[in-house]
Amino acid sequence: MKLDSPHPLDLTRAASAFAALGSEQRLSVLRTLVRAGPEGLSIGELGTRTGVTGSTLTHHVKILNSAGLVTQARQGRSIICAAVAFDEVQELADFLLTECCADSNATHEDHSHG
Amino acid sequence: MKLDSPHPLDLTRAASAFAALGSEQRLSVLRTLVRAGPEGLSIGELGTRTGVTGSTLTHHVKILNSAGLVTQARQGRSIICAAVAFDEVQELADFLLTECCADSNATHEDHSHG
DNA sequence: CAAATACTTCGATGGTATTCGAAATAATGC
DNA sequence: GCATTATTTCGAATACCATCGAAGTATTTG
Repeated sequence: MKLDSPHPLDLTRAASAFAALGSEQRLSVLRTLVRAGPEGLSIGELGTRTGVTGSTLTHHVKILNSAGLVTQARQGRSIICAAVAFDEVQELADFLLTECCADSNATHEDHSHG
Repeated sequence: MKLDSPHPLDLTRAASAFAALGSEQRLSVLRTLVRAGPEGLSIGELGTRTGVTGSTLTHHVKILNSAGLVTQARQGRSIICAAVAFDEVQELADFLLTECCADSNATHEDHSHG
């Protein structure tokens, strides 16, 4: 079933989420986190797996976090990162398919007729 | 079930497509084109509708074109732009849902693919 | 060819992103 | 408190992106 989101993506939010995904390194980080599952990974381990380390990784993770795609939580000396609940990503996919493919299979004759 | 795409998105292509979407103006341009349907719009008309004109619009359309999201074709004195066949966008959405939500859970049951 | 229209290229300018390394903060153990 | 480990902040260098306007190219018309 299709719920109406309480906060549908507007252009601004969508653009900023897409921008967060628009970096090969960040996409790689996100994918690594998703594959790591809900347990997440420490920044250090994430760096080891993606080849991005130190302040650069901090920077990218912060961007993914701001975009609502990744969470961070301290655990001991480490910061554990995890991909967010997937609603956010689902929403992005929906944005692509509805906003940008609105009439791919449903003919909506939108004549500005007035 | 899941079809194998003949040319699956790799990280590089996906990141560059997302980067193309990661601009409010470009997202707006793309949406305007999608809503205009397969007939497309001239650059001039596109400018009128989106508020982006001249060399700036040329620039953005070129980026969308490079990302494989928009086509351009000369028709008389005008250049007609149109959103691409939606496979490309569908693929992007799939990328989000499979690469980035591979093992999320059951929250997204089959959503699609006609 | 000249003029008009539609768009693009070029060059400059200002802004934002990426990356790095050194120093700073946070947590743990002695 | 001091050392160790883990991550972040800061500052600076560099690269990339967005925007503008003027000049250039392509197309149609006379």
